[in-house]
Amino acid sequence: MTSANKASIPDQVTLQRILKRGVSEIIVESEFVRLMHSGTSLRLKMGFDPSRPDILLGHVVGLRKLRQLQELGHQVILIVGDWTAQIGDPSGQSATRPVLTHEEVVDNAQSYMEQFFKVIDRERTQVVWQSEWFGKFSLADVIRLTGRFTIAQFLERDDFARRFQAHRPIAITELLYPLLQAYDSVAITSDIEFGGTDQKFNLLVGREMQGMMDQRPQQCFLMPILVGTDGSQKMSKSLGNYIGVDEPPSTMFGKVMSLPDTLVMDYFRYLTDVPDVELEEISRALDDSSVNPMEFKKRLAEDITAQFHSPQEGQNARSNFERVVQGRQAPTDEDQYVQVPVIAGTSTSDVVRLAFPESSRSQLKRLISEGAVEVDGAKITEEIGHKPGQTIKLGRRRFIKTIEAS
RNA sequence: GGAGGGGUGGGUGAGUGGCUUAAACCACCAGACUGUAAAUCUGGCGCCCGGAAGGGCUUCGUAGGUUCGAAUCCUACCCCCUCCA
Repeated sequence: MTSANKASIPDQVTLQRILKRGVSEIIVESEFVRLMHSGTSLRLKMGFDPSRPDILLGHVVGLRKLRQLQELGHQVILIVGDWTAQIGDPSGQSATRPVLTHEEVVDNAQSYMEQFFKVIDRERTQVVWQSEWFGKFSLADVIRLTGRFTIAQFLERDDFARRFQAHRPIAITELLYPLLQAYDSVAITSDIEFGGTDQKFNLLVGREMQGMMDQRPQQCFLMPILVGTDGSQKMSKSLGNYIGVDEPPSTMFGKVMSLPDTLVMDYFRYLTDVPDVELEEISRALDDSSVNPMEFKKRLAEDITAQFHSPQEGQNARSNFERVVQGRQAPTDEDQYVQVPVIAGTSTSDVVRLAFPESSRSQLKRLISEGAVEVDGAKITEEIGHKPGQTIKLGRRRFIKTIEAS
């Protein structure tokens, strides 16, 4: 491993930004700083679980960190967790997961990477699969791995401790998860591993295991947990409080706007490059209510949308929001509409069902009686017959355009 | 091997024969307000027929059964968890 790769040494300002902004804890910080000054290219470990291929803003907090370090010349090693995916992350509630076929894993990895490289520099990334080393593992290897750790050590982890005390189940395989993840660090000779604060235990096991295998223990870079759009829980897909990197601009923008005002600062800090001085100004303005928080949220929403799409689309999303949500006008953007072919007289419920197959007629009736359905700008009070060329508005943000049936 | 607890709507979780399409809370949807998809307030929140009034069907792990009537009782089965050893 005498990689001749060099990395540049960050100046004081850059270093501070790396150390402080969007970081919860660095173990060991002094060691990390020393490595930064060494001028060698470091191996940054990042793993992902191919059973969850979507990248959410919560993950982006860490990815941005990786990116910053890449800019200095460090190397990202992305691990496809095709083995650990079968176990399930213990920090989740349920232990069991459907086992994915190899094909599904490949597909998921593919779609993960498409999103991954929206933030990460592809040129300075190496992709490896867990099966490259675990595929060769024998039972003897597994026993050797497990033999080095004790239950007591694992009960240190607060997730396990809590469940144990509450007499709630802990699957044996869950205990294996941190071990496999830790061995990954050995397999790729990781210098630094990244994860949310809820990953702390797993990352520390990695450190420890590397030490046991006579490697230099990795440094652990812990990111704060991003609270989701509900304003109270960790952003996650299953809770539905997420914003995905892959979502269309208007959705992304809108979801940011739906954040509780209290979360705005966190998002600015963790997910944008808005300079610290400006952040302070924003924070102050929010505190003394001198500016409508909406204004900052729009800026945030545009910034984020621009990052994952383009500055132009960020702007479009903003004007779309102002027009559609604030102005209650029909959107100008064609792809905000679901197109439905009709013949003269097609009923409202048929049209809606074609546009949104999961909706029911009962739902539509409720919407109508709530005054939430408009046809060409006029509220309707009962179902009507439609013809091509009409615009139907369902609630605040669903639009249908009827077209000629071919 | 022994003892015990439990499976209810998207989630948490109440309900132990009719008042139950099933409390409450969360999430979600809509309306009002605020020129925020924030907050707040109000309402809604199984499906189908009907313009409406109303009607029908379906739902509490699965399958049967008892009963005029069952999420609630009985039987069998499946699944989950805890404790002791």
